Amino acid sequence: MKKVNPDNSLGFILNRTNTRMKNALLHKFRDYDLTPEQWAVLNRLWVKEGVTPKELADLTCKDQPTTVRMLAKLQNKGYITREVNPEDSRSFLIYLTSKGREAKDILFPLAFEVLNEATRGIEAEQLEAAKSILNQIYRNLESQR
Amino acid sequence: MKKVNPDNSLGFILNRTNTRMKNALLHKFRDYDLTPEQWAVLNRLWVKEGVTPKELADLTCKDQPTTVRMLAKLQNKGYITREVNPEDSRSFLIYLTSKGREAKDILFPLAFEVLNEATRGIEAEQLEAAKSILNQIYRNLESQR
DNA sequence: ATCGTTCTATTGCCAGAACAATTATATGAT
DNA sequence: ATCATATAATTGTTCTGGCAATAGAACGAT
Repeated sequence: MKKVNPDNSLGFILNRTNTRMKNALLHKFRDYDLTPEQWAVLNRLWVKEGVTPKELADLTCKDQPTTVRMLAKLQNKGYITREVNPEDSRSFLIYLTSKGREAKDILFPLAFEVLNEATRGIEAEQLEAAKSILNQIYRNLESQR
Repeated sequence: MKKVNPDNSLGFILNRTNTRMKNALLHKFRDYDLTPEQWAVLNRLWVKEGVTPKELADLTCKDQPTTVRMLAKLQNKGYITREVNPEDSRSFLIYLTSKGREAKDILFPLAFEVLNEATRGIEAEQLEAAKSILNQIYRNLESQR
């Protein structure tokens, strides 16, 4: 029988590191009542506004229901608004409020702190290599969805 | 203003790869009504039985409430049983049922298939290096909990 | 123009996960 | 032995996230 150590399995390592990263961000953002996932949506809007929920779902790699519910929360908190989509009345376009735009200047440095802490003592090259491997794994599992 | 691309951020890459890996496992296990997280608990029990919920929580890096609820589900499905803990009547000891033990022979190959698919075309050395980086990140964030 | 298909947003349901709080037991100091 | 403290299991609440299903709008073929 092959000897197996769960502590060294890819899935376990991946999941526990991801969880800790999310929690670190969660705590950093606690004062602003934002979760890492909500922040991820804002991240996309800081790059480009006026996108549909569907596009945001694709950008953030979540399904539509999850995205829709997160948008509702962000709207309740006053970070975003929705406008009619002149090209398709099934959907609408998401825009940042002034609060949503201003949040960038606060949240960016906080996220940066977490990133710095997370990657302390890791060479930039090694980090990029690791990210590349993760992306390869992501693409490899494309067909398994 | 610094140019930022969310697609290249560590958190995003980590999260989306982890999600896809979990989903791949979820689909592989679908016929057996087991989630990747429940499988992770069984993984620990296949190495060592007779552990407390608290110990299992530590081993799987989940908090106690999450672990307790997962154990309830595994027990309902007939994979595990609980015995009194002679050393501490606050807790109890978790054991596998025969169904739980037999599941190993079915689930292991399935998980192995996913792992193979996930790491296709990736050198063993590179994979180990990436895991090492992930573990470093995990340790770096120890203090942020 | 109409009908069937496709697509978008949405709701319902369930599992995982974090945190807070509660209960019961164990432990340590006195 | 007693009392305060610590620990284990548990419950409640909230958010994320997957899948299924639905309503409504768009679109394509005829």
